Amino acid sequence: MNKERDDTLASRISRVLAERIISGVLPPGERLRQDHVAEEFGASHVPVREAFRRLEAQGLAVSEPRRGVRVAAFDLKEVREVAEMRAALEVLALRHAVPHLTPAILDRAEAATVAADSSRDVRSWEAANRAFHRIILEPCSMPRLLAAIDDLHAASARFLFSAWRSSWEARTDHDHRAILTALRQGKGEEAAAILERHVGWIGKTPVRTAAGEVRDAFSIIG
Amino acid sequence: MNKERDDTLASRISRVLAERIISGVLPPGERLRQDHVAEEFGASHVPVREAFRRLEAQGLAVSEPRRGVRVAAFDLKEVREVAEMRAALEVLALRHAVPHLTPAILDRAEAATVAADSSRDVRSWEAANRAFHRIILEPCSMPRLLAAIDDLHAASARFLFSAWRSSWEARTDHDHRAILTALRQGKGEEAAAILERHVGWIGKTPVRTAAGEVRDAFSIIG
DNA sequence: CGTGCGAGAATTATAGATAATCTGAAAGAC
DNA sequence: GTCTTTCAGATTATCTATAATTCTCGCACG
Repeated sequence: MNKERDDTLASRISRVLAERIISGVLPPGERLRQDHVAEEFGASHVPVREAFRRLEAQGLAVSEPRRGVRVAAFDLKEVREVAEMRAALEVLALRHAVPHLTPAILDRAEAATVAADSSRDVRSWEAANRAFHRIILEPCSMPRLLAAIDDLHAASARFLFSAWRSSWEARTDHDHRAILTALRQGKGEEAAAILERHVGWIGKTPVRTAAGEVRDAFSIIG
Repeated sequence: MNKERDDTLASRISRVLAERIISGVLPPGERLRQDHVAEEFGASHVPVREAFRRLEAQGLAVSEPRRGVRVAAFDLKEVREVAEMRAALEVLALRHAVPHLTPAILDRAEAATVAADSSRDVRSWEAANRAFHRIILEPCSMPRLLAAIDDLHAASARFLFSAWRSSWEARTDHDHRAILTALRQGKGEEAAAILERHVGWIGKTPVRTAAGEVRDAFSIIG
């Protein structure tokens, strides 16, 4: 009855709030009042405060001493920052993961890509996209690095959801497929290069590509 | 009278504990009992718990639900992980900082290097070394990135202090000087390359260099 | 020698007290 | 008349005190 016995009330609250912040239910700048949150969860304010601390560490909330906690704001500049951090860290993770990648793992990654391409809404696309990245990076076995990447993915998703208010249309992620192809051929460095460009694109302002075509809006996927 | 009006008891406790963990006063695996800590600071356990959450987010402590929190253990594998993350992120930060570097900033960085070279003990060497990195990276103006790097520096310092129990001897940091020289000549990419190698060395096991000499112990500086 | 019970200790949570901040209106200065 | 300052009331964050689960560990018992 008691949910998972193996996690604390504070961590459950922080997960729910994180989910709301990322999905945009709680907009940037919104105040998080501990008593209200506590009441909603039928808890007291102590675990709520602990949840706030975790959100703060994840960069999802900002706290001014004695003035309360607010949902963190973000601008294009921070989106770029997160994108470049992701690019740098995911490349690092992939390089370490490559020696441990098996055909079975790559098959799972391909399944995630297929799921992403056939998604009917942003939420499921984001989940599948995140799964793809997780699957190919996890074998690096670097917990601290993976945790950092997870937090960055949360920030990315937040931006994605905020920008993509309209309907979602299915699309094929050529980058993901190119990464998988390179990995299957043992071309680790080539895969890393594609990944770096793929992730680094997020938030880029309109730019003329080598082929001469112009991207009409900044990219919000990766 | 009330110290800084602009910080909370919890954050003060977390700073003190972080300092103790990094310096090794609190050894890896040591239990952190909230009641004891609370008593020491003349506080109750609530701010202590919040401090624990922050330490957890910084990777300095690990918490098992309902079983308490311990000072995080670390092995050579994690040292390498931190070193590579630092290398990746510091290179990124430096690339963005380069356009904003001024002669005045480089002079301050050089002063930090001089201070490091003339340090009589590990503590002051570490502080000066950290200052050097901070000074040349700060102009990137990427707060999230800089915060991440700070946490990684804390982890690095922890390893340094744990490995270097013996006396400290002054040494000249040629890498730092080479980085400064490159930056003064406007060779940003060269500086980045040196920085990457410099930081990435930390925790490397004995290896034969191109010149044929053998490093007798893994490197613990950077 | 392994298993289960029970006392003690520690973590987690609640409720209440304290102190700081914000709001808004009234009093005073220019 | 407008702007600034000041002060009460209400709201909220922060911390203390206390209660209730949960875990640990020693020791008896099968």
